[in-house]
Amino acid sequence: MDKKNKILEASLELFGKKGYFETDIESIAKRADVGKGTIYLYFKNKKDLFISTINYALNNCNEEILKSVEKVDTPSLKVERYMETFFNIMLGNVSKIKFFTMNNINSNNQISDFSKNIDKKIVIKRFQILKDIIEEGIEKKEFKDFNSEIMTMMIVGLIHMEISRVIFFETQIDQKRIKYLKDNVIKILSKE
Amino acid sequence: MDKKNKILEASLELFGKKGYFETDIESIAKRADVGKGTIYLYFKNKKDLFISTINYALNNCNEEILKSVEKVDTPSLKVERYMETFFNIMLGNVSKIKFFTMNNINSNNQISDFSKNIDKKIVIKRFQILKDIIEEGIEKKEFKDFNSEIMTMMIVGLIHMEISRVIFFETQIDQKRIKYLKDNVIKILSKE
Amino acid sequence: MDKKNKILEASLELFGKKGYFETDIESIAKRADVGKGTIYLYFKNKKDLFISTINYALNNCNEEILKSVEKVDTPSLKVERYMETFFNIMLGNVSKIKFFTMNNINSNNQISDFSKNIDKKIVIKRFQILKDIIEEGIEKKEFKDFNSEIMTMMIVGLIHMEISRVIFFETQIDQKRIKYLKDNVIKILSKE
Amino acid sequence: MDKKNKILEASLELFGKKGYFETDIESIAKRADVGKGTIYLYFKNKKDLFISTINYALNNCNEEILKSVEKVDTPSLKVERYMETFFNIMLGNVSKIKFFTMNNINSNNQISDFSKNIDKKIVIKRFQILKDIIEEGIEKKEFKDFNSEIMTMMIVGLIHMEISRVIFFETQIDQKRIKYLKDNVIKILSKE
DNA sequence: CATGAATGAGCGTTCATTCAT
DNA sequence: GATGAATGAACGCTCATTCAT
Repeated sequence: MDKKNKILEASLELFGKKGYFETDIESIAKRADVGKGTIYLYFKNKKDLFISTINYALNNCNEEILKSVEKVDTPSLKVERYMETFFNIMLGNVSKIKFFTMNNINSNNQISDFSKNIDKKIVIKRFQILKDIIEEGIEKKEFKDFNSEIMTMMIVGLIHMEISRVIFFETQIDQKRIKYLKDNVIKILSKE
Repeated sequence: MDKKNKILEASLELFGKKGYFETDIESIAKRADVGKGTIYLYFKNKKDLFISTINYALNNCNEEILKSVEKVDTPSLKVERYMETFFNIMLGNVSKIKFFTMNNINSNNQISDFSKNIDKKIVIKRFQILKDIIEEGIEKKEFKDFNSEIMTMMIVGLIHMEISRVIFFETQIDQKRIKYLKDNVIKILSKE
Repeated sequence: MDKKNKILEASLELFGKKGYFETDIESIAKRADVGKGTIYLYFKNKKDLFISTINYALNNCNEEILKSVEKVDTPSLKVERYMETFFNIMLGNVSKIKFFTMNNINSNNQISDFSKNIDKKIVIKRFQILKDIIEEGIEKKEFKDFNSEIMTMMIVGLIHMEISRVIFFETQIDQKRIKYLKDNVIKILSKE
Repeated sequence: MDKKNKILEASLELFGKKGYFETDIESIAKRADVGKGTIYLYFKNKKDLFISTINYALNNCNEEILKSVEKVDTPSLKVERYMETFFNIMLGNVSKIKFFTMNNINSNNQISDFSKNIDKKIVIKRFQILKDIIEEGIEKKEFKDFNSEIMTMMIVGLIHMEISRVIFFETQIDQKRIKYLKDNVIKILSKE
């Protein structure tokens, strides 16, 4: 792995675990096993590194989700896979949780600064994947004819709420709970 | 207004606008028109002030929502009022937006520290208000028999997604958009 | 006891225990059971209070020593009483220790400021009491004909060294140790 | 001179002149001609710097005294050299005075904290040098058979008293005064 | 390319002092 | 006289960024 990627992986872990402001460059350098100055060879400054890290993480996640949903056929199964993969990425890699809630971004007066630099296409893509599935389900008469945009936002919103709940109440999210969430979403979506 | 409340209002505005780490005590003091030292007469330290501010904001919001939904009769209208009030609080007071997304809380490695001190009852209350409405609607056969917990999380999640969208894409949220969201939620909930 | 004396007693205890800079006006006010503002009715500022406290303490000490040495007849017994009383004041009132070592005074760039205001006569008096005793002993041929000024400084110096030793090494000073010190001083002073 | 030593020298001067609490890190940095942050590369915090400075100063002083007493032969001359060097270090370097009186240490409620960290061996060494000389003098029948521990404390105590006197009364200490003190001490010590 | 020693702006917090009651 | 709420100057320490090697 080249130095740039080592830095991104270290950033992902540390920004994810401790947030933007409580992560310092020195600890990223140490974790990535490079010199502090080296980071500034690949990234303009801390903010640039942060944004790059988010894009890197979101991209990885989208790819994983896409690969997962492609393995099944029906829209229902695809929705289940979408939710499942989303949760599992988080279960397996706590450090990534934060990036999917946009928390770090907002807790900053340079919202627009950050927003301008985060690749909007990647975020949109994450929604689009689910929206496409839902529209396919509606077309195939497998899902009720709900507004697909709204339904997408509600499902992604549900996932975010669940993550917030887990963090906030310090509970656990297990496979049983994931199944419970999936089943109810499918029930809401499905005709009959 | 006494000094303590002036400080809380200033904190609400600044923490809301700029987040925990980029808001400094001095600017809160200036905005509240009190001395920097005065803040420390009423709050133990910055974190204590932050947590107090969140509790203060969430409480205010819950009260406003409750008052609003009590004015109408049917569950459908109540859901609409809930969403509407939620959005309007934010439209009218951008500074409060952040607190409802828990963003500030998470962007910190002391998540549990903060979480422990935020009055969980207030957060739960916000969900409970909507859950009660939905269960009333189901009982009265006005709403479909969906899982009320999941449906609550999905609707609150939808609101959060919309707020994130507005912040992230720097768009506007107007009454037309709010109506669009409400109508679609009601359509999803309603029998027939 | 009037308020001024209550404040002086509280100051003596706290300045003695914690030193000038780590003692705050608020805690003195609390200990003296008066309002913080009240202190400023009787003393111009913190420094003035400190100096007044030192003078108060040194005066008390001189009086106690004088009373004690007057009770015995021979110079040897008087020297013993001087040393003994000095140590016992400290044993019985740890808080006073500091003032006799001038420590607090020196740890300040306003040495001269402080020095100018501490009643030099009181400090001189403390030495003079012992010097008079030694000169009496020499005159009465009880003591060797050493320089009385030097011998006085050496004995007071010995006491200070012992106090420093006790504080620094956190040991105890007991009656046996005091007897040991006295006996050796008398041996040094005495003819035969 | 490397940065660490430049910082120690600046600390020695400023802590010595103004005491622990009235010396601020910024002024040490300025005097040492380094950045404020640089100090924290070499010392954990202000207290650590202070303790390191004391140990540094005491060590230097011990070495200077040792070198000086070794140049002469008889115990009497060695005692004179000890006193002389002690005073001259202070005459030539006012800033060091304070450290030899332990003043700074005591003016703090964290006495034990500080005491624990100051190298006791260095302080003991300073006494031991003189005690060894006195015992040598006694053995060689040059000095009276006084208790060497007490005599050591009295002579070091005398030096401290003289220093305190100089600081307190803002007088001068000149070679004539030093000779006067030495002569009288030798007279007290000597047989015949 | 890579490093890490050096920097100094910036911030949370304390506390002596004031003054309206 | 007596009070204590209010103030803001001052200081220890952190950390993003630079630059000589």
